[in-house]
Amino acid sequence: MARPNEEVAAVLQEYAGLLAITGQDAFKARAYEKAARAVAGHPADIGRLDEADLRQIPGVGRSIAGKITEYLETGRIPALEETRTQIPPGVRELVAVPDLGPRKAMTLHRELGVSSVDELAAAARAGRVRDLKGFGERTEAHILHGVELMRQAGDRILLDAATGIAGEIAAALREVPGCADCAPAGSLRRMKETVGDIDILVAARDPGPFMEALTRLPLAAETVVHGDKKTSVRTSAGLQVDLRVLPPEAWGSGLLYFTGSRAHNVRVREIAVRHGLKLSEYGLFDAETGKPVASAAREEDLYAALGLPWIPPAMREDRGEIAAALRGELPGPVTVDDLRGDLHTHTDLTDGVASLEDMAAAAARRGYSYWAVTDHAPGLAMQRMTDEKILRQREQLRALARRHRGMRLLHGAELNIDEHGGVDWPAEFLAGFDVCVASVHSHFGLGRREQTRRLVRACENPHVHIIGHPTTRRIGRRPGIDADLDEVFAACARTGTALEINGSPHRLDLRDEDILRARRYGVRFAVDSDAHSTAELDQVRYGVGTAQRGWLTTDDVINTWPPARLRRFLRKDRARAD
DNA sequence: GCCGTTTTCGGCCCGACTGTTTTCAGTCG
Repeated sequence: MARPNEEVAAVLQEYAGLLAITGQDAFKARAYEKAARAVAGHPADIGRLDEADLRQIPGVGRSIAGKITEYLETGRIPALEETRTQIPPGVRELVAVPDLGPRKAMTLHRELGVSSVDELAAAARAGRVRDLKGFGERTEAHILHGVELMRQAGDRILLDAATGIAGEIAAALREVPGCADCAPAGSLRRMKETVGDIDILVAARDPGPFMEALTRLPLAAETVVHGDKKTSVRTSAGLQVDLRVLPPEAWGSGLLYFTGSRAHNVRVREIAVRHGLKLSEYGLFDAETGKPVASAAREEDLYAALGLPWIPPAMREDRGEIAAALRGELPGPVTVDDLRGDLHTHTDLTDGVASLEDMAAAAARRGYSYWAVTDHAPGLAMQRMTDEKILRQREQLRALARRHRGMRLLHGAELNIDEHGGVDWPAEFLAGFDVCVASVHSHFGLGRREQTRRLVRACENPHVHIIGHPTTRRIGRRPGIDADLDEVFAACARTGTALEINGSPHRLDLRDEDILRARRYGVRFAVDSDAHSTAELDQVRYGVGTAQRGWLTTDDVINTWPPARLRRFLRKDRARAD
């Protein structure tokens, strides 16, 4: 059973959203939001905490602790259910449209009866939105554009959500007697940034019990297909889950086939055809006789039978991986185990939910050789950072270092790149940090030349080591800024500035195609979690998946390097001597 | 609704930007 923290956080978040829409005390809504974040990021399983323990979580007081207990015991919160009856479910979805907040969503519902994103799009297209008080033609156009953005992400879900659901299903299916193996395949296994449906593969003699088990899972709201070879269900959120069961001797060929991508499979099958063979999900066969020519139990053996090394799933996109493999030049991509540290994390000094001590301890538990805390700099006004606060944190960190002999504690900051490419602090002050990440958090609408210029200038700053989430896109919410990335890549290579691969599943920035391009310039990368809680340190797995999709090796990724080599890189001017 | 080496009441996450306004509401990071 998964930790209930996420489920409770979602319920609190929903309540916060409803309170905001109903126009109640904004501070109350914010209090629930804060509690939701704290619960999601709380290291302990809240299902094991009593009310007094719950109140120890920052942001959780008497009222919220009571509601959490109520929910854990009965699965319900009457106050929430009461509020739900006032707002149709579709209205809450409206705030997912960029530029639409709770107030406008409520106005649209009250004045036009809009209660879903589809109805909103229809009203905007019909020109009925522009006449509302506080709205206008431009707002109407923004709304349509926002809906379009959401549609582009389509019904696809983010990698972390897909990973969670697939993990839950796989765990349940592994409990079914006769299960020899079970794993997610498809775009999830390839670590694509979003996942359209979930493919699960099982190795077993008798498919029946697995098909049955899938349809009986609590999250299976509806059965779409129920057969011997394949069963599909849909979750209440509309996500389709496909289950295939194959005999154990076809596990490898099944995994290969259902992992895809389709384009990669076509290429592999072409090679088989050239060898007079036929590759399917059931194995590798002689095209003439139909006799199996290789063991199909493992992917490795099938690739080998075709003269290929095993190709990591994240690289199976028909982007030249097969040609590279045939030449013996396929890079061995970076793995989570290769990471020796994390260079972008936050604490509760700014918008994180865990203390410096807890974050350091969690990083140490991951076995890191080094770890950087990089809280927000003063330019992001809402975080209220000051020189005094960051210097006090530095002292705390230095003191804490005595408790972490095996892990080097680096003091850093996440600077804000202003519209001209400047950052928050002057050089003398920046020189006091061990590592500086610089990120864009404002002025998303500048023109291409200005955006390029500010990023290049940030690279040229000798105290900026890493450009954080370089395009600043939010998947399904906001496109990246319009900059000439090639010029930025060249500047990074020239100045010895690393580009971040931000592991937050909402960002995954840089994205895979841009990484492939950037590495040709000789750019180095940092795969970071951007964790705002101890649990989020694990987000590096999605960053690593993205790095693999960009063919990066340990040599490309600075936080796989031993401390001495990293230290040389952080002395920026001498980085190219490496 | 939460929280307290300035407070058990009165603060809380501030400032910029956008579009719709004619002084400001709403949204975002």
